[in-house]
Amino acid sequence: MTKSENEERCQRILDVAADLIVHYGYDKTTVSDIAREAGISKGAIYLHFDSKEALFEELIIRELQTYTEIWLDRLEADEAGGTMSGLYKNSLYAMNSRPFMLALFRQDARVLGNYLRKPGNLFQSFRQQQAESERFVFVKMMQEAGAIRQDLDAKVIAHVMDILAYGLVGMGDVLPQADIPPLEDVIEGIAAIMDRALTPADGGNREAGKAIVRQIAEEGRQRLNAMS
Amino acid sequence: MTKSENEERCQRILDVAADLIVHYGYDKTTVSDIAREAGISKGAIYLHFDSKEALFEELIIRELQTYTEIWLDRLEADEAGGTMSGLYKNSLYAMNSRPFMLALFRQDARVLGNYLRKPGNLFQSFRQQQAESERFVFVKMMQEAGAIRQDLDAKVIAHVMDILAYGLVGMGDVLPQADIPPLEDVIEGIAAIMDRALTPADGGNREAGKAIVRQIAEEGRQRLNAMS
DNA sequence: ATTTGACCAAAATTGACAAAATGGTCAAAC
DNA sequence: GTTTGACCATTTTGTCAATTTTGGTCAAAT
Repeated sequence: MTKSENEERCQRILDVAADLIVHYGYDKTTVSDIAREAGISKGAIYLHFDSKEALFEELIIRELQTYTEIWLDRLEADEAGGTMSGLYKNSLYAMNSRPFMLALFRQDARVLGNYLRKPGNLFQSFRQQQAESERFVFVKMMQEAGAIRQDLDAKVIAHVMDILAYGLVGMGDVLPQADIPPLEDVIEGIAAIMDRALTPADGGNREAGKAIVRQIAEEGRQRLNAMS
Repeated sequence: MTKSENEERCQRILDVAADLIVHYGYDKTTVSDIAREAGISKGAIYLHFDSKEALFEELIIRELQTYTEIWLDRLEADEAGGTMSGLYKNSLYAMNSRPFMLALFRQDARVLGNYLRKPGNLFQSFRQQQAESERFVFVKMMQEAGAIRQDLDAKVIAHVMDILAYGLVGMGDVLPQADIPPLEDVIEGIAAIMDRALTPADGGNREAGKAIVRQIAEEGRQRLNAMS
């Protein structure tokens, strides 16, 4: 088997696993299920992954990568991607296009199941290293460059952005679907609101803002490579 | 026993029940627990309430009333209470001052326990009658009066406000407390952001806006009375 | 006229055990 | 060199009776 064939199958296993786990959850998805759905034997799974847990963690890593890729791709394709709300908006779109990513972001106990209880799992690791919020750094930089208003605390702005992302994702559990406007409308609305609230009266330093967005995107790209 | 003594004790039972239920949840809080904590016998509980379930439902009703009262009181005391963000902000403060209200809003399964599974419970009733969102009507009126910008869909604005309230309340489960700015800062930030995003360029029709806020507050007051 | 707490039926919990399912391995087949 | 699927040790799930707890009642005490 060539290297690329091997890689391809590895991806198919992860694809199948993602589908099954999103639907049935980590606990109810057995290795045999994954093998059957991928059209190979159970033993073959263990040629690619050390354990069910390791498979799941690779799936998480890959999902973070895929999410980041989609986000960056959207950012490049979006002519308004150079703004702060463009960056934010496209991250929301990217996240909402991936059901498993949504489950990760929500730390959905139904999907993640027992994995959450395992000591030293990826969520605990993330939580430990990510002491300084991603978004906070970005907001701070934008403020210092004069690209967004400076009369609100950067930590608060960043946290409100987190709240919006979290609420956007979690609201479906509480409200009947019929009462929720189309996803695109809501994301565009959120972006418009944040744009208006944070753009300085004089329009702000747009070029400096774009430079920072580029830098953040570049860091995202590097983090993406570092993960592999 | 005078009528007022009776009423007073009834309130104490509900106070105690709220504390215990917020802490231990509906299932793990027994009627005996409530009686002991309230300093009366178990039988006495049943002189005031038909059943544990009835007690719980009265507690929910009272909590909604108390929340509304706090909200309206804050609104009156707030010199900027006549604005749209003032109305919103004070509802967030009111809600966050009541732990049991937070559990209700989140429909916290750990606190509400088995009650959620009971057919015909209050949540199902609420959901049925509250087809049109409270906030949507308010936003729509404000737009029609020219008190807030009209270039965003009222349903979307209302939903973003819901998202913010939901995210504000639910974020604590996902983020370590240390990474969350003080509640007051966040609420003030949210209010400032919504204010800036929704105030028309010319400042808008402030008087009409205040009239609508008064009307909404008045409706809240009537709903409050209707509940008793 | 109130309030109580012993009391009861119904429901929930526990523990010991059996049965089934699962993650993981490896000799045999390809 | 790959892949498989029967196989095994462990974990999970299911069962069921014994025990405890719980919501609710009511005759007796206050």
